[in-house]
Amino acid sequence: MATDPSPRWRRRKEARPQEITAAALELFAERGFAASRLDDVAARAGISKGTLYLYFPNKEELFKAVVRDAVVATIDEAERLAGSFSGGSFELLEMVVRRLAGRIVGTRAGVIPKLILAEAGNFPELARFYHDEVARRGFATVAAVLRRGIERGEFRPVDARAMVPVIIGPLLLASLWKSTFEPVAAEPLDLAALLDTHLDHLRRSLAADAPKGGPP
Amino acid sequence: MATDPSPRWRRRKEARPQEITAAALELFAERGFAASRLDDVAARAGISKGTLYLYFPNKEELFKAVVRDAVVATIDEAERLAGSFSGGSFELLEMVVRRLAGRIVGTRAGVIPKLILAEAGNFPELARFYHDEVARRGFATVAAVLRRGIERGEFRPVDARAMVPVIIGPLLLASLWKSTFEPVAAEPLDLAALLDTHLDHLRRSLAADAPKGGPP
Amino acid sequence: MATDPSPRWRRRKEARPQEITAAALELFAERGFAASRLDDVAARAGISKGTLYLYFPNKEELFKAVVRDAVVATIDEAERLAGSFSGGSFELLEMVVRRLAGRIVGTRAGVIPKLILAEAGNFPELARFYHDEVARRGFATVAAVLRRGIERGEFRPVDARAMVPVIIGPLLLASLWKSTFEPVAAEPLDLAALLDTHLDHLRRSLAADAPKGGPP
Amino acid sequence: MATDPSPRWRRRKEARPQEITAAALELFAERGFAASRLDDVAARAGISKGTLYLYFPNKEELFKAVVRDAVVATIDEAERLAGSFSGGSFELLEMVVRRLAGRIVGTRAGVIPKLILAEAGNFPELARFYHDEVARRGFATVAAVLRRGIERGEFRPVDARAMVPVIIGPLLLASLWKSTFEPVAAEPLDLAALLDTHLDHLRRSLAADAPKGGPP
DNA sequence: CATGAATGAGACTTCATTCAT
DNA sequence: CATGAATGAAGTCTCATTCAT
Repeated sequence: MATDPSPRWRRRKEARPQEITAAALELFAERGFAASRLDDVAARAGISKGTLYLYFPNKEELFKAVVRDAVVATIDEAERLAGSFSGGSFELLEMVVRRLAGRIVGTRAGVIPKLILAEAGNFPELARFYHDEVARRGFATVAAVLRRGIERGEFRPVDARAMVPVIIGPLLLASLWKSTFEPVAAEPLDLAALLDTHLDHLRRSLAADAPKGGPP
Repeated sequence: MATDPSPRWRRRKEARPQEITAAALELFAERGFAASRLDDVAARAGISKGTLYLYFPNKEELFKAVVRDAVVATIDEAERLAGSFSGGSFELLEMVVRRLAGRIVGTRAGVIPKLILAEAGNFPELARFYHDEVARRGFATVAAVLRRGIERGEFRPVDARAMVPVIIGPLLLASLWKSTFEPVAAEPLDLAALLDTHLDHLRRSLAADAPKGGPP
Repeated sequence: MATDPSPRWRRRKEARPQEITAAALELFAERGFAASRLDDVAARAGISKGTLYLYFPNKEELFKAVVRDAVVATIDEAERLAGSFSGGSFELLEMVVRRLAGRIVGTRAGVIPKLILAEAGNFPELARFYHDEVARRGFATVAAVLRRGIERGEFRPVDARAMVPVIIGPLLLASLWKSTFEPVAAEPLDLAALLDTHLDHLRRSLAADAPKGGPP
Repeated sequence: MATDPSPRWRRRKEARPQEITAAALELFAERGFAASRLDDVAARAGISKGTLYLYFPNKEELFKAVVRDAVVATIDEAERLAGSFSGGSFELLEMVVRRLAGRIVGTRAGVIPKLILAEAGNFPELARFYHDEVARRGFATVAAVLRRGIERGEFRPVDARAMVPVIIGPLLLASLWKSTFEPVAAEPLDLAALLDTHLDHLRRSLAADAPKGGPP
């Protein structure tokens, strides 16, 4: 510590990659991957174009780093949360859903799914990475919550695997709608009402004692 | 008749535009708009690069034509169907959902939403068109079905506007999952189970006499 | 006459080449040779693009035909006029100058010199043709008028060869100015005043008894 | 020092634009603007195609820069010269004419007028620029010289405005002739004789005491 | 470490020319 | 004769990547 001659510089150096991926994430969110020029990424990160290449070997690797940076923390946290919760299963489900909604809509990382969708065809390896590390783990986490509720008698027996997309789909739609249509003048989607409605819907349907809704 | 003596340009001028948009749709679906080269579109359509420009003034207009061709018929049909149905509201809702699922997953036009999402930032005008002519109309149609059910006493009172994304979201997720992850080796998503689960879930929750499932 | 089944068609056929060169001349005048598309030439001539090639083997030959059509008559006439005139030499000179001015400014063929200048580098053969058939013959005609005046004692002895550009230069400048700058809002050049001044200038200077003006 | 170890991009950024405009001027002079390929401009400037675009946003702007570079200095100098001269008006006029002739014929910038003429239809903005900054200012300068001579009693009263094209026209013709016809084998135009004849002609005609030329 | 000038492959687009009808 | 759909070479311009400083 005493011998370090320039501590500010050192910290700067280590912070660089994340400054760059943050800048890249902004641009990718606005224009998509292909239409984002590295010139602009560099400018937004406050560095020169050449410096980019000191940290990332090419545009594709930068893309992967952007995704990793934005996503890994979130999914780790979600798994930890679900694993350590000790309350009622519906409270747990609601917490997971609301937290996921908050991530998707409230943070810049919300555009990541959109980027993945858009570029999966061109970067299969990235699509696989995202599937394995994010999508599948996220789905598994929600499925685990459902199974926990069933085992504890809080939820009726339900096909957990098939139910997961039903739970996550509306959140995904909200995220995509917001980033796609709201910039072009569409009326905003009311996320709070959507969440309330979605959770109410789930509560009614999953309740262990819910009668089969059909006709008499 | 036995052997066509002049294969060169026997095809009528009128057929060409759709041959081209069909070829373009395939390519855009595989690689996205930006990464699709007009050379390849032309090759897949069986024409030369220059011929493209006899029918579409530039790449962007071709994109718009692809979207219009693939989408307009579908949405018209859905509106007609919903307007003329005379049976029970849940049967109508199920029909709409299953038909939408069939479109999204079973036909090539299923990638259109993905394309729109990916390029909305670069083509705001197209995003607006899709929002106005497809997304909003589709949402309105589903909302109308819900209101019909409520009015007829078949569904409990529900916030129709907020419920629509809950109904459509899972279908969108299924579509995106299939086109994004299945090509990279992910296990296939079981659409039939998803639909059954989704519809069962809706039936239970929407039933007019369903008790509020919450805790005591 | 009786046996000719379609006399209008026949006349049409023979008129075609000139209809085409006329249309081409208009376009070349507006945009220059390189920027004029054969599509537009055909459209302005009221024919299809393919038909152009029935009359001219390629764009360059069309260009040559345009020049020939527009120019040959004029130069023939000028030579005849100068050769057959029997009045005073200054009247002859004035007549030649005014007639040349009329051609250059008053008719569409006035842009020909400009076209030649612009494209000489790309079509040396055409430049040579124009030089041989138009420029040199025109210059020779004016020089002959000057020599006639000198021989008849009407003009002082003057280097006829060197004097010709002095006579023609102002007319050329007027022509180029009008076609170049007047379309972009420049104040119009007063051609009548220019001609009067130019001819007055020539009259004073060429007069056989004019004293040498300068100081010793 | 003996052998330069790094020939790659030693040249300073500041020198580049002029190296490029110089190369472009050469090519434009040879082939005209439309027929000059940027590849060739780059090659002649000793750089790559892409480097062009670091300095000029497109071909048209390069063209404008070529014109500005070649022309602005000249016209400034001419105005200064005419404004500060203190000798006889005819000497001043002769100096202006000879200097203009030297520019037009002796330097590469002599092709600029030809380029402007050729492309005015396609680049009206450039035509206006040249008109405002070069043609009109040049004409005004010559007119001022004439008015100076008239005011000082050295020239007869003459319509200065109408006289200017009479003075400049022959120089323009000489310039265009040389660049247009001499490369295609025409006999060279004798510029020295032309200038002597032109100036002698002007001296005789403008002299204050010159009698009105013709005999009764 | 950092820079930014330079590169060149490759994209979109134009248009003179051809040729089956 | 006339058409106009089709072609493909060639042009302008972009941008990820390199490398001398």
